[in-house]
Amino acid sequence: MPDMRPYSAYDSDTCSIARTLALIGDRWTLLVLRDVANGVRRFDELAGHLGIARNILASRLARLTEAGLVERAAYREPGARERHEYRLSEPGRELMPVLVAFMAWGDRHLAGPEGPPAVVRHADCGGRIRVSLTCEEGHELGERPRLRVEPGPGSLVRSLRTARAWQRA
Amino acid sequence: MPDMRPYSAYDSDTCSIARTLALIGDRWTLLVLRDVANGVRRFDELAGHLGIARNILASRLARLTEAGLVERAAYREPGARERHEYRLSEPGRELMPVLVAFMAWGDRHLAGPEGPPAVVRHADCGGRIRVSLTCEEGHELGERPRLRVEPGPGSLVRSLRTARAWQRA
DNA sequence: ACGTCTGAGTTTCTAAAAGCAACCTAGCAC
DNA sequence: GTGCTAGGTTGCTTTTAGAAACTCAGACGT
Repeated sequence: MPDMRPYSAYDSDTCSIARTLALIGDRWTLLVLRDVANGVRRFDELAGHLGIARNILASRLARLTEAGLVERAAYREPGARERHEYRLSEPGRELMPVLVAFMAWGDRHLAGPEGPPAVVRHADCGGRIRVSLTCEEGHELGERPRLRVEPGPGSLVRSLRTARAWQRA
Repeated sequence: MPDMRPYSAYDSDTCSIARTLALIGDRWTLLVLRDVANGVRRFDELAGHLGIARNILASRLARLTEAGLVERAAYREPGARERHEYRLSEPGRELMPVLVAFMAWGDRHLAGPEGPPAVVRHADCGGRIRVSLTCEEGHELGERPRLRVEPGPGSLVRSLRTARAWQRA
């Protein structure tokens, strides 16, 4: 288990968001993951590209490695000593929808008049990628999804007040 | 424009993630949005439910309101004075895919053996909600999406080195 | 053998945010 | 007026981030 910060919300996590944020919800971690996903794999390259302090980068990479989101792989360029690079592991790659959802929202609401700074395409066909919510009945939910959140099997909801607040959603 | 913190990555934002994170990428904001989305609408209720310090909650709500993610609406209960509550605005509701993607990842990788603490359903049909990446050619991308990120119209990519790193993705 | 270079971090110290608790305030009930 | 309550502020302490200097190990030229 990685070094979780003491989110009080984590203890009574009513959905899995607080515990996910405890792992990747700080100023830099998602940006590090984005860069690693995009092939920026080496320490100095990450530090230079992101403008992150080196100690912070080191600690973020350590946390991500420990949590299994990122793998530290040895490699050796000819005539150089052995070095390490960082790559997304399987759980890390599964964060792609999160990154793409962030990007899509930012493109829509924060991009300047020039348009989005980057576009994501399907590597196989070149088509632009969209994030969508679908329900298991096959309905595609649009921009204004009507959602209902209810306690699941691992629910920690205890107080009536909280439960009522949740139901009022 | 909201009070953006000085992410150096924001200045050279290669996709829209850094600027989105500058707005909602701190310890609490997404949790606040989650609770507001779930019908926890009042200051004290939010403070109690999240365990967030009141000054931090106040500043996060101010930022979200200013950025237009959340609306502050007056209401009055009989025999009480006018009060305010917070609701998601349209841009705020469009963050749902982000929240659901976070949740899905956490359910998969961080939930205990009891299962996920909450499930999201389609309010209309009751079906469980999933986040998926689709490309405009209609391909549904699975768990291991093969993505390519390329500079868009608003790209700020300047240095060859960075551009190369992006292409190597 | 010696000094230097380079990538990948540590260490140390300073600045900025977050956390906590106590305090303030407006409007209503009494 | 006094008290109560939702909704914050203020002031002080602890945590976290940042900048820059330092370390370390192996390659390399001389």
